[in-house]
Amino acid sequence: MSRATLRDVAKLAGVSVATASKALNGQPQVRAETRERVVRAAEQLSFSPNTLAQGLITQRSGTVGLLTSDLEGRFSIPILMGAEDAFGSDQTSVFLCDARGDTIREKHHLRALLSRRVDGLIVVGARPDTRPSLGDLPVPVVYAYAPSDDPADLSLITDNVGGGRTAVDHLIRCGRRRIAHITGDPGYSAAQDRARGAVERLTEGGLELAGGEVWFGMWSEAWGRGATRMLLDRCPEVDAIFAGSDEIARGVLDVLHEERIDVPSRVAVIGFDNWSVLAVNSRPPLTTIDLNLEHLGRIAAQRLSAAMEGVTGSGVETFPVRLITRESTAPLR
Amino acid sequence: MSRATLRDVAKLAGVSVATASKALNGQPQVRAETRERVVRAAEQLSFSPNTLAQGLITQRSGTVGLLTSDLEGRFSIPILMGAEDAFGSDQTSVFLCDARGDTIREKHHLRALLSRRVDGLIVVGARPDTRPSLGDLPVPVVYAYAPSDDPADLSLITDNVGGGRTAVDHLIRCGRRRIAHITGDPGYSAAQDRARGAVERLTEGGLELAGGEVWFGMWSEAWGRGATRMLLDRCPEVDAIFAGSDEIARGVLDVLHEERIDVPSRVAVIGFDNWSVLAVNSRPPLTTIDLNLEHLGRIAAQRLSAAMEGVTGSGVETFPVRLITRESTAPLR
DNA sequence: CGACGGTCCGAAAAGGTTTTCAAGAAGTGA
DNA sequence: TCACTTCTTGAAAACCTTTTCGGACCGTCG
Repeated sequence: MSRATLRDVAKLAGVSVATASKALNGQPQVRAETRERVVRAAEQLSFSPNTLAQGLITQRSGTVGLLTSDLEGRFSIPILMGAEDAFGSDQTSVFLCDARGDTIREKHHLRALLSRRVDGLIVVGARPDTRPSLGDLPVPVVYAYAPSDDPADLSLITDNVGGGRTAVDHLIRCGRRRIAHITGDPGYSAAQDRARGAVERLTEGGLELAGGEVWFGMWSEAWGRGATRMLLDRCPEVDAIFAGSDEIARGVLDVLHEERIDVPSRVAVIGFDNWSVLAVNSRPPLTTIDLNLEHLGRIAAQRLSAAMEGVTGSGVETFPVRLITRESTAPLR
Repeated sequence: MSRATLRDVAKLAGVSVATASKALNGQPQVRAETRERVVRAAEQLSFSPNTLAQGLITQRSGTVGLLTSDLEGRFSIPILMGAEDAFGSDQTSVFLCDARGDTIREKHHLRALLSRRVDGLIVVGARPDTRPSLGDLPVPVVYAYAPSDDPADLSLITDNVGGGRTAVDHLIRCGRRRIAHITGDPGYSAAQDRARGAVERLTEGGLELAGGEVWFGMWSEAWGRGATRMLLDRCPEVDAIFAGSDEIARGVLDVLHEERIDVPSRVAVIGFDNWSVLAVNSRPPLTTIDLNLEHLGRIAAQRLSAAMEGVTGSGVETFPVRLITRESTAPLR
């Protein structure tokens, strides 16, 4: 199967390339009968227009780049899917490039993307901390998940403070009063922000953290287990644990189970991330906070489209997270 | 920041576009001094060649498509990374398109890819079962992970039979003799193949399956737990369990732990997939089988490059998996 | 019957690059 | 001095499509 060009189509239909082009693109100045003939010729040759040539002339490649540093693709993939959805079938495709946290690889990919004349760029960080701006580029850029350090750029991020707040709010509504928070690496703004939101909501409810402080540590099940043991030691009357990630939550559940402490009747547990392989399969299934990354991806695509039309934005926009209720939390009887 | 064309560079360097092109592309027929001048001009204008125009003329877009149906990206991502590695910086980028298991979306993406004039296509299935061929396309295609049903296509798959064999071999070398196999949905060839490999190796060692049969079920932790309970009931003297996936293995470990059966001293457990969030964080860390998907991606890229040069292959090639030893298996004292 | 307006079509330019080929300059040997 | 290479360079064609603009044709009106 080889490739037919517009010229071949035109010849077969007995018209000029110009008319063929107009016929295929729905331009009005072509007789219905002629158009019909061209369309049939195109089908017969299974003609598919050369996007490169189109791009050359329209100065639009119909392509955007998605530059990520998140190797496992845990955050990038939902964002990618959201973006693809938003661009829809309206002839823009997404180039995914993974820099794997390597600055020089990022530069390399950036050059490749630019020389492919992408119409825009979505930059996704590996963690929600501020990242260096790419600077002044010939195409619009939107930063997603991790904000740019340049306020002139447009950044779209998830609301981690709100997430912490939502988690604790849910626990309070379940009637819990002695709520602890075990979370990951304090060097992550995600950890700090979630903790801050949690404490804010507790304070509003006139409550204090069970255990007296936030238990920072690592983003791992092992830390979840260790911290839970220490917590139970120091504060055995705890009735809810807010874990900073689903991984940590798994560790928490594990120790609770081991200690024959029932979840959720005695202690409620809530996670963060809605990483389904962890959250759905746990015992019991984990109530958690979903970052709504697909939505973030859709918005990023929309903002990018807008910027491509000339209406550019800047600053940091924050998007709400979503509570996913499963069985690891329930009202206290 | 706008875009300089080769014309601008040529003008600034005081040469024709033809010479500028040759200078930048390392063609020999240009004086060193002239080349130097052109290169400096290009740098000064931060010129980056328009790949679309290049592709138009060379009939090479420097682009390959990676068409996947694996939404979570669990298999696609390592394959993508391997492919990117293999193509290296030699100016080919990878377009990732996720059809999400939807045939019409697949068709759509295929058309988009083709009209973007990709030089080749890697098709990644969501599961290792045979999938329908894309048929005769104007570019070379290699199927990875899931083989095409057309033997004229080239398919690259992982060796699930060998994987089952390797897992059981390892357990036997650890001195285990009463080995059970709990695995997922029997409708998956992956489940069948791994089981077959396991049984083959057992037979060679003069052994039979503990529990009398393969425990087929689902690819979930819950099934891992349920099956383990039944297994312990029916065959309490079991000394090793080969789980068909890391998820199932997690369920197995969970019940073993609950029953105070020590791993690995009394029962050894081996998983499958090396899905690190599950395997590394488990208690104890899980010995498992790695599918070597990055390698598969690299090979796919190489085969595709070869096919683009005209040396095309066909048939199904099988690639070996790799044993990852962690702490859930150990020699019997 | 001539002018005019509308409809449909095609020639040609444009977009940015690579490549071929010819031409000019400079050097070599006779 | 002439014929002939060898080095450099540039003009132009090519890749495929879109778009502009002018031309051909037909019917209508005065």
